[in-house]
Amino acid sequence: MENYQIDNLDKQILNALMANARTPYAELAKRFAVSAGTIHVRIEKMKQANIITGTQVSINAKQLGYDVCCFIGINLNNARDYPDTLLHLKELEEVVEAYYTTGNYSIFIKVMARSIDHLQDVLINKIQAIEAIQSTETLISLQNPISRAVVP
Amino acid sequence: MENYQIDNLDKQILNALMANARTPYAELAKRFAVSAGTIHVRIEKMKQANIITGTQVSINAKQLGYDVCCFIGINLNNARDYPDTLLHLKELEEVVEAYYTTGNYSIFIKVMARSIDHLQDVLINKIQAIEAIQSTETLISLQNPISRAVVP
DNA sequence: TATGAAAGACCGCTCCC
DNA sequence: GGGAGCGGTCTTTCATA
Repeated sequence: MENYQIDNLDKQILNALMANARTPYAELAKRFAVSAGTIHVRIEKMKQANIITGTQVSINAKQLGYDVCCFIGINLNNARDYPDTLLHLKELEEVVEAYYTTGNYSIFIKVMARSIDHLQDVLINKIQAIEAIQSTETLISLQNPISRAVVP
Repeated sequence: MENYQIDNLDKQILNALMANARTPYAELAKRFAVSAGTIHVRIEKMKQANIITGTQVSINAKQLGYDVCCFIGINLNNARDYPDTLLHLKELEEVVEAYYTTGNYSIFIKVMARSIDHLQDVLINKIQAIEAIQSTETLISLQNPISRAVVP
């Protein structure tokens, strides 16, 4: 369940599945010159080892009307307000990622919004409305030129 | 190919597929009280409309030995160095995301590393070695309590 | 035009080698 | 790790409203 040292074949399978989770086993088998049964065993092992945690469709947020992507660094009045602030942030569907960080900010979040107006509304009326938040800094993303997973 | 206004059923399908891209059509059909054919038609349309762009497995970076996640804000000597710097960053497999941003930093990147030592090596010997980079600020993520997609 | 039902092809799972 | 058969799923087609 815990540890499994992956080998080269596993890496190749992972890379293929990260590009397309529905690649047929037979195709993977052909591509890597092994049998489909082997592919199945390897994938099953990686699922057991919690390396593969699931599958998901990639969706294009822009096509759904979410044009604006930004990061917001949050400073709290007190570090102990963290759990409570997190609960508030979780309720905001525009907040898609949150990180508890060392450095300039206490919490660092990624926000997706439909427009600059929408972002402004979220920032002022929802995020900055949270009492524990002392100040915020916004970084608007104009472009996302790199987006990939770790290479095993 | 371009625009397609999604309805409530599409949203439900999307949400289900974001949790599990391999959910059988028959199960979606049962869950949403329509036929499997309808599910198929809707998914096909969303693919055509470029809303669904693909499928991918979710992998657990920690199980692959990548324990450290951090964000690095980069300041450039000159804004015009951006394209060149990006090319350098692309070559570093530890750099998994990059954003061109307005605000405090020119470029904002997400880095995955195997350890603090590894991160230090990447930061000093690879990132700060890029000539166009003037200064960097590192935010180490201790926790990632929210990670989800936009809700359509 | 979109839905619903059925048939065929394909894929993944399991067993045995 | 490789190969074959079974069961299930996806895709396609056609009829219908």
